[in-house]
Amino acid sequence: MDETMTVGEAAERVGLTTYTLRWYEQEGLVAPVGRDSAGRRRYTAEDLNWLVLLTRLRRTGMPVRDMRRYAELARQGEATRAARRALFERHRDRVLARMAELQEDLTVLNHKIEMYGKGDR
Amino acid sequence: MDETMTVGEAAERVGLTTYTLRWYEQEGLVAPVGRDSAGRRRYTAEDLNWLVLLTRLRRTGMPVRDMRRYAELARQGEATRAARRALFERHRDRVLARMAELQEDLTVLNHKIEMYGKGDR
DNA sequence: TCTTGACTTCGAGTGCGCTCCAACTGAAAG
DNA sequence: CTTTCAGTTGGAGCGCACTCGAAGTCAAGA
Repeated sequence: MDETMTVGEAAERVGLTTYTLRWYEQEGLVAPVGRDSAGRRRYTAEDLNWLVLLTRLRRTGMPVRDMRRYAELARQGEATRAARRALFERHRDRVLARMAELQEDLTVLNHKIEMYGKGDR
Repeated sequence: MDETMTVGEAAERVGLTTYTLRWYEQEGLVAPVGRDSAGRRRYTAEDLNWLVLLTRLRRTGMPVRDMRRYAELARQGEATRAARRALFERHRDRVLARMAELQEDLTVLNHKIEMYGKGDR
């Protein structure tokens, strides 16, 4: 029962492609992943958790540039705790702003649909 | 009191650049805009309204491809009313799904921030 | 042993949505 | 009349986030 997995398994579990996983590593979004004797990546559960977090940051619109910055901070350990917290807070505020905007646009969309409704149903 | 405006004014009012406005026209997202005697675009209030709607569709993540499709339908008049309504409804559903996802990711983000909170404030 | 298939690296290519440049034109202010 | 300035066109270029191709390696199953 080896707890690590290949890039293929990892990709499937986090919903990214193997291409993207390797690219994330290359871009420094993920710390260098451990290798087996043949030089193949072995992802640990921790690696997986990190990737899942990354996918959430991506989905909420964080640019890769900022994710890299966050990864760098994380690799520097405890000293950057406050900075990482601040980064998350700024991001959360952007997400909240985005949701508010979305909410408003949605309202307009709904009005538009209502208007179409008059006269065809 | 001419009710029309130049590309520059229009751009400023809708929050897009003149480049983008011309590109939208070229891409068929906007019907050919009227010209003055010197061949310069003159945007009417209706043109403006259309552009505002487009910016909302864009902001809510509608691909340019779909906006073009919508513009084509709109230009074909009443016959496409139902199709346009359907297009809006599909889009609204996608926006709703997106907001739900965002909501969930936001929750995780907040948990993360709380964790950072422990031990540094 | 042979084949299959998932992995490796490196670099090139793709799709999207703009964004800008070059060369030019015309109207209006000084 | 000259300068300035906003506009015109066509086409090239850009930033982002992947995505893929080529050529090769390695381990495991038939």
